[in-house]
Amino acid sequence: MGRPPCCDKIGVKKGPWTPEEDIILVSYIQDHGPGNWRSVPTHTGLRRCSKSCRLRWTNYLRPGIKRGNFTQHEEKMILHLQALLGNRWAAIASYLPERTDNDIKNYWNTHLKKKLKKMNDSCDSTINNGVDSKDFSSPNKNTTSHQSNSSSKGQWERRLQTDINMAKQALCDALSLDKPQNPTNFSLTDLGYGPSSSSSSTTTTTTTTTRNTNPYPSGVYASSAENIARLLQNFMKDTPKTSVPSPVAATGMAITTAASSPSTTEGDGEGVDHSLFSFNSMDEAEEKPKLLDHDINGLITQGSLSLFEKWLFDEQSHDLIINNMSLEGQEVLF
DNA sequence: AACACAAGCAACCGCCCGAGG
DNA sequence: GCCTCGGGCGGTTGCTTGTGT
Repeated sequence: MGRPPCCDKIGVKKGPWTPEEDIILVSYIQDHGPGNWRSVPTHTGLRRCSKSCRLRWTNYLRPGIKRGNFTQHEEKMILHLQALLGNRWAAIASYLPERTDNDIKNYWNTHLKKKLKKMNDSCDSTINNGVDSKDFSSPNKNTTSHQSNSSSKGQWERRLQTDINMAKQALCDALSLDKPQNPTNFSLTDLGYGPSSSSSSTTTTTTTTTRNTNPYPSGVYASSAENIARLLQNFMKDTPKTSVPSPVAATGMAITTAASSPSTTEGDGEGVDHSLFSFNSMDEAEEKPKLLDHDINGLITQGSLSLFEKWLFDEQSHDLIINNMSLEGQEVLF
């Protein structure tokens, strides 16, 4: 007895989005900001389900999305967070602000799962003491499904809990000494939209600056230059011969920086100069805190994540946890 | 060169949850 | 308290692209 579909299926277009549709959607969101997706199809004339619009935005058009290969550090992060949070891809994605949950999910399913399975197989062959084969496809049902048995699971959980508690304590201490910035007082400059957009540190520190729920000041979305440029390039690629009437001009979208986007081809977003295109903060603002586990949430709601993040991002912590995740004594994956 | 198969990824589907009436 | 609705999430599908034969 499911709910009725979010929109009338009749006349709703499905399948891949066209560049024209992308531009319409981006233009609309530029003016109105994301949200109220229900109204997007009616206001834009897009024959798309509201969900489809939202997904297209969050997974592809949203500013600050990095595409292309995952770095080893990102892989580690995913492995670590997946072990910690299970298949809560949105929560995991909140710690990789340049990646979407869909990307991470796909990457997990296509790459990391295989790696883990391979690792598991080799482990089985070396240990070979009756360890059950693990189901890596549904770790969420048992968040610690990577554990070989209950004892190592318990050990791992205890150590993890200890680490969290230590981080919490340290954070509380730090907060009691140093008054954190008022999180509601961010300016656009703080978020990387201001004129002095030299905030090259957005990639690694955004989670601390995005706890506020920024209501998307108008004009911000015009700066989604990278993605807009990408779709425009695809658009031009798709229609290379004809002189395309500029849909950008038609929609009044100001993307003057798009042409200067240093890397606009599909898949090489890693070369993007994020000092020029630092949009991550805004996007995170809408998706961060509620997704996290209680302990993590506790840290977040206290207004700072720096210590926790330091712990989270710390390579040694990764190795420690991954080591403990893995069967005892097993080599770390990377 | 043509075909088959595998891998990668964008998009869809259905369920769940919180907000609001 | 119940119901409806919008939005979010994870799982899955199916198309596209790459690779091997």
